[in-house]
Amino acid sequence: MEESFYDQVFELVRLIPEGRVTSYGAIARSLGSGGSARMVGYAMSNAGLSHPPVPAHRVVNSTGLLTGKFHFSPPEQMEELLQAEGVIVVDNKIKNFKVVFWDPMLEL
DNA sequence: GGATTGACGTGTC
DNA sequence: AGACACGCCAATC
Repeated sequence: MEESFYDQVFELVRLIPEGRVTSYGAIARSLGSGGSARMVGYAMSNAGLSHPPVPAHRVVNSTGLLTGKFHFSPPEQMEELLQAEGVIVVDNKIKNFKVVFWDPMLEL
C-alpha cells in the first residue's frame, strides 16, 4: 500500500481539470522524479485498473501528440473524450496544446 | 539481485 | 521539418 510512483501519478492525473491536458514529463517533474517521464506513461498502463478511473486521455507527450491513444480500448476514444471536453485534436495531435496545457506545479 | 522494459524527452543529423 | 539515437528512472520478471 506504499504509494509507489504509479499511485502518485494516478492521483495527480485525476487532478487534471476537464478541457485541460498535461505532459508525462510535467507530471514526473511535479512528483520530483524529473526524468522519469517514461514511468508516468508506464503507470498509465495500470490506469485502467485503478479504482477511480484515471483520465489518461488528458495526458500526452511534450509535443501534444496522443501517443497512448493506441492503448485505449478503442484508440479513437481518446480523441473523442478530449474533443468532448473542448480540446481540439487534429491528426492524433492537440491543436491548441499550449492553451489547454495544464501544469501541475503551476496549479498546485 | 541483475536484466529488461516502457503511453517520454531532448538533442542531433 | 521529419527521422534517428541516446539517456533516465522506477517497476516487473
